[in-house]
Amino acid sequence: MESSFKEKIYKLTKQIPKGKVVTYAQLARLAGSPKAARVVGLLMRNNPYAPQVPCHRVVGVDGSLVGYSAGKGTSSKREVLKKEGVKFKGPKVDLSASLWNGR
DNA sequence: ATTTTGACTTAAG
DNA sequence: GCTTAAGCCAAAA
Repeated sequence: MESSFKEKIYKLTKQIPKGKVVTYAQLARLAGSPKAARVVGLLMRNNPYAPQVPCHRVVGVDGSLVGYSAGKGTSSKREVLKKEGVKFKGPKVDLSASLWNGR
């Protein structure tokens, strides 16, 4: 099993419980490099672990639907998260209620 | 080993 | 809310 930065990201992303979201910066921090939020996005776009890695549960630092290339992009992402049980605060995710703390 | 790039973030217009 | 600019980081070529 490889032990690179991305491996940690995938592992953490897989652990995101349903109805919760996490920010790119948060994942980067949990992986050991708080400034590598961009890399997290890159790995999500690659998404080598396919449906196993719920990349749609990864949002911007503000709960904004950043990224997502599938469907209608951020628009479809918002619908998916809402179905998962994530609370929404207008156009953004309600981080105060649905932000995954990494545990 | 060097360069390019990008699903980030923050600041400013 | 969107775009531009700069900073930071790791992967891919």
